Amino acid sequence: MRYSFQREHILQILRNSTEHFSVEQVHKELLKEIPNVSLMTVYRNLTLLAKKGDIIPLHINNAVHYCGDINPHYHLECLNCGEVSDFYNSELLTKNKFLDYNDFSPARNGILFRGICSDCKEAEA
Amino acid sequence: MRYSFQREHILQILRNSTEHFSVEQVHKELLKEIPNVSLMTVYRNLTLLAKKGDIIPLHINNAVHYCGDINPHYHLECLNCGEVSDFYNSELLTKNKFLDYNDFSPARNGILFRGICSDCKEAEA
DNA sequence: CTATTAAGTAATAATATTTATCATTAAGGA
DNA sequence: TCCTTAATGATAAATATTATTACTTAATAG
Repeated sequence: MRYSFQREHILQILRNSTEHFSVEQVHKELLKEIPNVSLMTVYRNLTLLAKKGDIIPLHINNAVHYCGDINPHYHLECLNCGEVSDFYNSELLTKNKFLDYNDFSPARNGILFRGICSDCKEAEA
Repeated sequence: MRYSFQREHILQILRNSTEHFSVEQVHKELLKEIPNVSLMTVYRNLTLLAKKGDIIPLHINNAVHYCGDINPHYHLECLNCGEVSDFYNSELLTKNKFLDYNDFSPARNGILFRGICSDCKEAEA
């Protein structure tokens, strides 16, 4: 994999934010730094970075968003509204460390819990 | 939520299979039983069933697929090829039972582990 | 057992998201 | 510096999902 100016900037945009940007949002940010960068380049590099494990892909309302936070954490996804929030839990790492995933190699921050968020629960009640 | 013939059949299609069908695939199966059912109906009901927690939505290569297996299990998703496989592990349930999810209510089968599958690891080597 | 009414459906159209193609550009080693 | 090839940009195309609206049907009450 050859160095690319564009890819480096894309990674930095995600690293410097705690938000979960969509592809469009990353593109919009990137345009501020690289005037005529194409959307295709953003798609290509985000996919590559996710496969490398440098960023975490999240599905929010049928569109991919990316998390660039390198601190050990997980995600909580609401099945009702689609919102994804960060979930910091140091216990979890040690708890699941020695699970047998039968030849599957879990990513460091790759655990996603899905359920109903507090906002949606309140709205129902 | 009112009873619907179409929704009942959609649920049964997923219950009677161990596969993770896409919306198109569910629609195709449903057409065998209900000749001119619309794709929109399939989308609407799958979304509803997923929100109720009766089926599990999975993202496979940028399209939603659904799992109708009611046995307690989780999923392993490959960040490289996108394949999602079932993960049966009774330990896990008890291990994470008392985690504090800060007001988030995890679904029974809602844990997804993301990483690299054995096939993709072999292919690299 | 009808009549009511509100949720659900079918058909179509529109939108959003992602991928493919290909000529051009630019890393990075020889 | 030159050469090879990965990476890009621009455009087009495919795919997936959502919106709209008139019609149908399940639940409810008279």
